[in-house]
Amino acid sequence: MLSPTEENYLKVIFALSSKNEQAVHTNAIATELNVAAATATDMCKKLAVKKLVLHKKYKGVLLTKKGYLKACLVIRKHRLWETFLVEKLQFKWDEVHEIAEQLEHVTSEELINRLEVLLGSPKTDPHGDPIPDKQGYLPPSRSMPLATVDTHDFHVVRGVADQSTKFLQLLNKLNIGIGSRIKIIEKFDFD
Amino acid sequence: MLSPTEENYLKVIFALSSKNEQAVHTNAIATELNVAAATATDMCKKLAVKKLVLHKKYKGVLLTKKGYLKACLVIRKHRLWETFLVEKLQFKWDEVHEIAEQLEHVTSEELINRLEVLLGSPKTDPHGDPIPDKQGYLPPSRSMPLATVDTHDFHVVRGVADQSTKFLQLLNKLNIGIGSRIKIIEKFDFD
DNA sequence: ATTAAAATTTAGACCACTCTAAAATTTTAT
DNA sequence: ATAAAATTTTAGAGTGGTCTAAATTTTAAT
Repeated sequence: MLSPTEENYLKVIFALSSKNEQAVHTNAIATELNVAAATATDMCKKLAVKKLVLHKKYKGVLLTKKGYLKACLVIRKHRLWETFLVEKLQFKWDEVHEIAEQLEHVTSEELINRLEVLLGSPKTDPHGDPIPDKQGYLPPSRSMPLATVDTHDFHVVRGVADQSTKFLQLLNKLNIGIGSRIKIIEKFDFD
Repeated sequence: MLSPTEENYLKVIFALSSKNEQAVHTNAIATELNVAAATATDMCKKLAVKKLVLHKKYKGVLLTKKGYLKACLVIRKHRLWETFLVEKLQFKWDEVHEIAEQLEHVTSEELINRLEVLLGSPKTDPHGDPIPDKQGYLPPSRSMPLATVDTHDFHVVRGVADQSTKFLQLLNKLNIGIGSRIKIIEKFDFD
């Protein structure tokens, strides 16, 4: 059984490695989790003992198959709870992350499977991210980052990479949501 | 803010003191939580520092007003989640306790208040126990223990004191649920 | 290629929660 | 009323997760 802390590390390692395809540096993990670098190193060593990650000294960590599966199952729980909060409790998409961070650590497979049924087995969460199935299989998303897209083209918003509360609130104000059709008018360097 | 552990102690102290009206012995707490006696003593001292209980050495603890309120709010969360599990996810009443034990420690007032609305502001949980309101007010239950009741009389089952999974499953087999009308045929000493 | 800067790990410590064993206090029995 | 038994608390220690400071290794700059 994994502790909430261990689950959080796996989740962060998963997120960081899907961006880079490379080994994840312990420092990046530490930054993401707001802990000291030494803390992340310690935890990575522990995860390595449990065969959840491979840890090359000074080089970072990589999820094993086992670690990848565990991470996917946590993400499954997170995204189903987020969907519940928005669909059933009328939360806004920028309000659900923190609450789902807690709910995702409740350990009952039966609970999460029944929740999935209650929600009608949704394929994506409120931010457009795909929801892994019972087996932990995470379908690849068929979308491209906005920055790689041509100016003046039309596109459909499939998901939001930056899920900080502030950014989501900005999109709200601009009336941009999942499924919105948008046209790229001009590209700016950032923000 | 209270840790899950602290919340569990308050809940147990609440339950034990509502049975006895007396100070709760640290040993009783330890037994209930399956920890060593010394552990319970330690924790009671900590709760006393936080003004959640009064601790008289060798005599036990008593909830303060603050501690009582906190306990009620945890119980509110527990009972609303149990109701959710039964009403929305079709769990049986003997399957929900352990899961609710985890869900009750999720800290979001907004979440629990919206959950209450989703459930239609129920007055009691699936075991017939009253659900405290937002302010922590717990309505007194208007029922009497079965053991004090006369043989041959008719009564309505309002709640179940022994909520061990095994006992609830027995009641299921006998087709006894909340609201059932039962007639006392004969009283046995126990079990 | 050597050295300075940056990143990572080790070492030692702390807090919350837990334990066992020993000491203190209260209760019970005679 | 006093000794024996039971309960409770104190003392000392362990674990998980965290920290800071020092040591090590890698990367970048000249």
